Amino acid sequence: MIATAQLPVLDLTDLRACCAPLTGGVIDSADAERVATALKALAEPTRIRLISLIAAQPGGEACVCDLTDPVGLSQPTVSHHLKVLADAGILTREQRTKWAYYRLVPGALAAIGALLSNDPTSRSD
Amino acid sequence: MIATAQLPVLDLTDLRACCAPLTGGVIDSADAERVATALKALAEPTRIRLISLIAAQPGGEACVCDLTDPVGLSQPTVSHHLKVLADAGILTREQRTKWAYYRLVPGALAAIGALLSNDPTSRSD
DNA sequence: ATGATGTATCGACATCTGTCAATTCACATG
DNA sequence: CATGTGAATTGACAGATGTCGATACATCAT
Repeated sequence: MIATAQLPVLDLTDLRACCAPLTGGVIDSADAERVATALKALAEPTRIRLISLIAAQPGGEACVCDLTDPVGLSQPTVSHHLKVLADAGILTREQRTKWAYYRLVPGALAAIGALLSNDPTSRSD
Repeated sequence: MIATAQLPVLDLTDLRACCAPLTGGVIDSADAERVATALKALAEPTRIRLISLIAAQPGGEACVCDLTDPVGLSQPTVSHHLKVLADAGILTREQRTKWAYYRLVPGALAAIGALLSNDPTSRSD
């Protein structure tokens, strides 16, 4: 089968190296693109809910079947959002028997958050 | 003239109260929408560059004319992006004589970053 | 094998979004 | 008042995105 552009899963820690904090200097177009790509993965209400639902799950993991009802969307749509988050390096996917279990990548959210924290303009308060 | 939905500028500090960290509990649809709205404003490469350009400016402020050349886009497009960032509560706009000066809202980026930091999964390293 | 169940992919569609040219608005100055 | 300059708005358009139904794939049970 032709490879369907299997994204190699982004390493979000790279973003800290290049761009944290955003206000630390002028960011070139290529880095801005990478930062925006990471943020785009998060900038969707359903995906925000999915992240919080997975984190709240006992064991910190959830299968697709655990998530469709809470978010109130179809199974294909939920699978799509989970794929977006996994491709962005925010979630991992692990197939166990019939179920696909998703969990947060440790430190991934913090790496994105580090771009926005350590903000010089926040030292004034 | 009918009010053109003049957004009252979001207060990003509210997000800390409701949703930081994202992984602290299940987030309801309304809050997820607000979080996503804030992140959407940032999730665009040109806007990332505009933020870093403004922050790098001496005095921490810039007019539209300072920004069009560095980002290489038309004046209307730059104005559009600045409006998106201002409506999201990330930038302020101040008209002085003929020029409109934009600057970062102190702590705004940090407030968004706080949603993603303090992430329990990042304590393991 | 056959069937059942969980998940991913595909195709289609409506909506959203980034961009620009053209225009309008705001302000200052001759 | 007329003119020039900086910025915002409008209208249009191409491309991206969220959603679903239908379908294909994967794994288990019978």
